[in-house]
Amino acid sequence: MIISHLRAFIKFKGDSFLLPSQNPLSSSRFSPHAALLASLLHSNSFSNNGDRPLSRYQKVANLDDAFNLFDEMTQRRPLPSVVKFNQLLNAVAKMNHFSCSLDLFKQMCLIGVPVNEYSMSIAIKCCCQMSRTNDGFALLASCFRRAVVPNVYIFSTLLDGLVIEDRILEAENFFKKLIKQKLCEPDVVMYSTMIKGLCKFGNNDIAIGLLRLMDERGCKPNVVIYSTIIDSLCKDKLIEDAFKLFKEMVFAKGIQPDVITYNSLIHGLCNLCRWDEVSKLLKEMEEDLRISPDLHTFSILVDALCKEGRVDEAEAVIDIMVERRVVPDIVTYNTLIDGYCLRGEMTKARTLFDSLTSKGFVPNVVTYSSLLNGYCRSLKIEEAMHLFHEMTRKGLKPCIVTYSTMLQGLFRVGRCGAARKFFDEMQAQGLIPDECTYGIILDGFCNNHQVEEALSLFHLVA
DNA sequence: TTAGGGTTAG
Repeated sequence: MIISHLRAFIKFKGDSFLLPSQNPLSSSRFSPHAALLASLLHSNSFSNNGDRPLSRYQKVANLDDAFNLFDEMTQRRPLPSVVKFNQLLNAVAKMNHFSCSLDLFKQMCLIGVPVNEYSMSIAIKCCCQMSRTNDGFALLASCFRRAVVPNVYIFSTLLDGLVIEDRILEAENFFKKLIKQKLCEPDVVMYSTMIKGLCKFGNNDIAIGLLRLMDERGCKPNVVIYSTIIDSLCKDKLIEDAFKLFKEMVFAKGIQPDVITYNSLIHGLCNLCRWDEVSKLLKEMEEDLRISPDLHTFSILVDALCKEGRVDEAEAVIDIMVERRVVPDIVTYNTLIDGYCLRGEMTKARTLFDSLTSKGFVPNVVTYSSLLNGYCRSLKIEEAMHLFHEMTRKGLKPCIVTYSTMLQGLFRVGRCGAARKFFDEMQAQGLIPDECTYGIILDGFCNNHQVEEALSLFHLVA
């Protein structure tokens, strides 16, 4: 159903000058809902946002270029404006080199560049993205010394840092304090950050309450806010509530959904195996709204089909992706490898794994863990061990899932001693066992008639 | 001229 729908749409795209209702492949006529959706979409989609060409400071391609440019800037007299420094700082942060960006910020301060609220917010974001939100707050304190007045950008970034670190109570208190003490008026981004935090901790109802409140306070919710809550409801399998909110967003509020909104809904339906509705939604987004599925959409479909054991169809989806010039990424391939592994098709999994390099991909910790899991499930523990050592040799750091997978495999073949060693090694690496790890260990010892060992571990935990 | 939020894999 999904495959045939996606195939049909390739042909449909070829005739895209036709209105959906005129297209012979479109099974239903344009519904009033679809017409409204389409009018919403087309009314805003061609606005010019006035993009300027990027400056040389924003265009740096790699770290070396960034450092060279920074050095050159610091030699100039007079010094370039803080704007140029900020652009470079941000470009480095965008490359996910947060620590380097922070170093550049510190150097800016040392050489006397008059840093402003833009520089501060970039530096604070770097701290937060590295889970060093406390350092971000230290920078906030330094704003006062530097005569920089913190604004809603800076506060939102810090709030997001608390959410990233799962410090939800502190996030809530910080948010309330900002409002109560009138330190800033929250805008749509700050509300969305708070709502994301609430959703992350399962407080969907409070998140919806905040959505109502922001509206009452005159801050209009947008597609990001709605999509955040819709996604959370979908993840909690509250799909009817998600669709209710989706309809409210589109029909009552006149906010157009985008591909991210649809991806969340499609994912939610996939998790419930409601395939007919997945097809319907794909059709609606493509034919009525002209929103093309993207890499995420395809990865969600590939993953869902693999989990259902429908690996052949998952392969077909990847073929369709390629035909539509959506380039699969490592996530797509990891999903497929996992699909083969779950079906015990280790030769296929291995062949795909081995072909990744020639496709231009570097296997990551998830790729290795998936393949390891396949070997462990097939009781090919030596192959799993070999792969484990290969990944560490290549400089990949096994994570808690990798270790847990190995532990499960070792217990399956009765190698409790080796499992214990892995468990100790894992802790020596600074990895903290999670509930899943303990479950595997307890099961493993018990199934191998070493209840005492299991109990001793349990007492250790308790 | 420069800064903040939502979707995918083990």
